[in-house]
Amino acid sequence: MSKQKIAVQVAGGCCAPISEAALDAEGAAEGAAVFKALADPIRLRLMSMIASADGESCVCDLTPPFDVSGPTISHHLRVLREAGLVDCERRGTWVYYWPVRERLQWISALLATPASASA
Amino acid sequence: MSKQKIAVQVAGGCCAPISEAALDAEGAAEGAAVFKALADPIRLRLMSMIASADGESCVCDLTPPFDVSGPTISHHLRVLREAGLVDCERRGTWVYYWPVRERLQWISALLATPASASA
DNA sequence: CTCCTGTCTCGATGTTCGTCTAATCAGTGA
DNA sequence: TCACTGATTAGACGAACATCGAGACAGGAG
Repeated sequence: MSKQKIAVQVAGGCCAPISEAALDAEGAAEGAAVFKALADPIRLRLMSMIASADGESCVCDLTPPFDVSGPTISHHLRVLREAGLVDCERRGTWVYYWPVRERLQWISALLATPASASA
Repeated sequence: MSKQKIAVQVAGGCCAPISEAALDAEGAAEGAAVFKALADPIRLRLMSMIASADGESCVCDLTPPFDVSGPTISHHLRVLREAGLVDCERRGTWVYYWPVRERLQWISALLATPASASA
C-alpha cells in the first residue's frame, strides 16, 4: 500500500508556538490530530522505534516487541501514517517505515516554550 | 479545588528524545498520557491560551470562546491538570490557571529531532 | 502455476472519551 | 444567615477507538 495518498500533505506546520500566540480553531484541530496519533503507548513506542532507527525500519522488526496481533500493529502504523508522522514503502516481501522529521520538528516547535516565565 | 493533589508530580521528563533512543513501555505510557491530554482541539486551544497568556488565565476568560458548556471546559481543564500541563488556584470568586512550562519543555524535547537524517 | 510467508483490509465487540443536565461546593455581599 | 455568582463534581448517553479473527493481496521459491 503506502503509495495510496492518505492525508499527509502538510509536513511542516501552520502555526506559531502555543506559548507565543493562542491557536485558532483550525490550527488546534490539525495539532490535536497529530497529538492523537501519539496518544497511544504502542504508537508512541512505534514512533520512537522508527525515529531512533538509523534509516528505515521493517514491520517484521516492529511487531515482535509488542503483545498485540499483527493487524493491530498494522492499524497503529496506519494511524501514524495518516497523521503524516511516518511514511512507508514496500520492497519485495517486506514493508519499511521511516520518520517524517519535518513533522516531528513542527509539533516539537509548537510546544516549545521560553524556558520559564510566570509561575 | 485545585489544591487536591491529582497526579502532577513529575514535571520534568524521564526519557531521551525519541529520535535518540526507543522509549521503553513505561516511558511510552507517561508520554502517551501527556499527548492524550493535548489530543483534543478544545484542550489544545485551552493549553495555548493559557501558555500564551502573560501570567495567569481566569476560567471566566477561557470559557466564552468555546461553544460548549461550562462543565465541559472544567472537565477539559481537569484533564490538562491531571497531565501536569497546567496548575490552578482559586482566589476569591475566580479560579486562575497557569502553564507548567517544564512539562511543556519536556514533551517538546521528547519530540525534538536532529533536523533531518534519513528520508 | 502453486504454495508459502508477510502485511493489510474488513467487520464485530468491548472500552474509553466528549458532552450534556442537574446538583454541589466556594466565596461575596446584603 | 440567606441569596447570588462562579466553578467543579456526578451521572448518563452517544460517538469514537483499540483490539481481535478471518479473509484478501503482494511477492518470492519450488
